Amino acid sequence: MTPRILLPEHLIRTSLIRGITVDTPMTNPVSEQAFLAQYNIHDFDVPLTTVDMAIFTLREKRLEVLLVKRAQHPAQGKWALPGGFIQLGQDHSLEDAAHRKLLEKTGVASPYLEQVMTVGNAKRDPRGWSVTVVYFALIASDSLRIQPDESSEQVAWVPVKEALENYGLAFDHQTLLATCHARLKSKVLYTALPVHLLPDAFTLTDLQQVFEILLDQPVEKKAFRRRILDAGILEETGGMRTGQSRPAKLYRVSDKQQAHCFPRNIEGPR
Amino acid sequence: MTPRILLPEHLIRTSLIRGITVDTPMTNPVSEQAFLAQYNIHDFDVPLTTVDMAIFTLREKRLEVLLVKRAQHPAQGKWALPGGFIQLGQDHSLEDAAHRKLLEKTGVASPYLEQVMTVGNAKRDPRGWSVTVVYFALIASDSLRIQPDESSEQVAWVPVKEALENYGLAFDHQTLLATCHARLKSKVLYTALPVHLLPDAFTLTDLQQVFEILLDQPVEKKAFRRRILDAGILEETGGMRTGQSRPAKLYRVSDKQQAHCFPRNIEGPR
DNA sequence: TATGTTAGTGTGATAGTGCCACTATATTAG
DNA sequence: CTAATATAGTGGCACTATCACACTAACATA
Repeated sequence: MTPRILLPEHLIRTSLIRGITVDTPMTNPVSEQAFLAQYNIHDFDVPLTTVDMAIFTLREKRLEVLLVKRAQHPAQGKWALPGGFIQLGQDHSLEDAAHRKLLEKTGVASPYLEQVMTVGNAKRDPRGWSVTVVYFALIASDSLRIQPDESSEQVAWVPVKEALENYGLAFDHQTLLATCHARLKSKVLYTALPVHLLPDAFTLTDLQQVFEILLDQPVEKKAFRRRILDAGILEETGGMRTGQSRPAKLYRVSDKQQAHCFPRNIEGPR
Repeated sequence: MTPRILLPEHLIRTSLIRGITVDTPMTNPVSEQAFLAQYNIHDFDVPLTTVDMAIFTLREKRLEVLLVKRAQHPAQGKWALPGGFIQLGQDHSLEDAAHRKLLEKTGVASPYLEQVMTVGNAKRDPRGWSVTVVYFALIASDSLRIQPDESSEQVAWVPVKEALENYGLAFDHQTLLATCHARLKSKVLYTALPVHLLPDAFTLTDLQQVFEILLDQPVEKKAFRRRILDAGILEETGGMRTGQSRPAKLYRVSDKQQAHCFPRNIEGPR
């Protein structure tokens, strides 16, 4: 039952601070400056820390997620959520790291981005104790341009159902993806999150269809329109979309930062 | 504008894997075993990783949070949320680490524990790039026994309002606490979370009072009772609480793991 | 037995939703 | 030009969980 090579015992160092004696805590005579000068993070055992993302988009009336085929060990050749280490010199924050990953993979600069959870334990990565901070992003498929990564990894949009069922994702990424998907679906019940899967201008029918795809069940037209319009989160662009029939008003999100929460869940058919 | 001593430039190492050449990704000839044998986490720059907790309880009809006076640098002498490094050899997972912290500080073994968020950036800790995974816990005040920590830190229960306003918490802990508090308050609108702040057996009036404290506004009795009872998350213990007046039925939570979500928010007075 | 106090209920109003038939306005076929 | 088709958008009632508040119930104590 020790399937993986972990860090050898002798590499597990203590977490006590080397060279500093703490006699009576509150009268520690060492100044903070002196303390920090002596402090070296490499004296400690720290977990691996990564950022992973579930990047969702809508293509051909299906919810799809971006997967990456791992070019390197571990889990070489397996599909995985895009992600990787934080670049301490470059990323100012976790969100920075997530934005960077997203830009690298999709060319999208300002998506909807939400932190979902952080998973950390000794077993999830064969390299040792590892922590991953997981985000999900929503982007409009019209805004993305897949570009062959400089690391020339294989990248693909995969329907979420398939990714969960048939892709044998690396590490615990199936669980991570399932959690992201569950979070997305649950938020559809009481927010207007799906607007972020649409282009800047869209019709109410477009939006309703997105809800129906995400909820995987029909949504009643009138109730839906009332709910969305009364919330005051959209504004008319002034334009109309013409087609084979009566033209439809185009809307845009009035404040992309604002995340409206409805006081009730969508109930669905009774 | 460089107020703190950070890691000297020469300590910032590259994130490339030493001694392994990746020529064509998918035909990497090194086996996973060989890869892992060569892998040493100390070759990389990794952030500091900690777990911090907002441990809430109810004392004298106020919501209070556990604070710890820091015995060591950095931020020595300041009040902070309890937390600390993950013990890689001991904690199997982040939740383990959180449970350990909680047990150390309060003696409570099985509280309600929820991950709130993870904050990571280069500035929040003077020791360098750091990540903290933040949890909140709810415990019943009757179940806790504060024990002087072995590190003999000063520990105190502080009303949340005071902690946020007058305590000048260490690092970014004021923000962390504020976010935990906001999360708790928002979940009170659509869950029965406050049951975890009560002892095993309680009356509906007890529970209503907790809601009123957390929401900071009155709650209508009949509507509240129907809401809670119809949800089917409580069961009668069979016992009654007697007092100066009509005895009240005692209830317990029927399934502590189950987190019921109501289809509507508590609306409060109109 | 009366009174105070808290537990618990009966019942109508309110508001956001579901439901469904209806009208409105465009394109396209004849 | 007219009718058919198709989708956009509305009117209006039903439903349900809530709010509101007055009421009854049960116990302790004087």
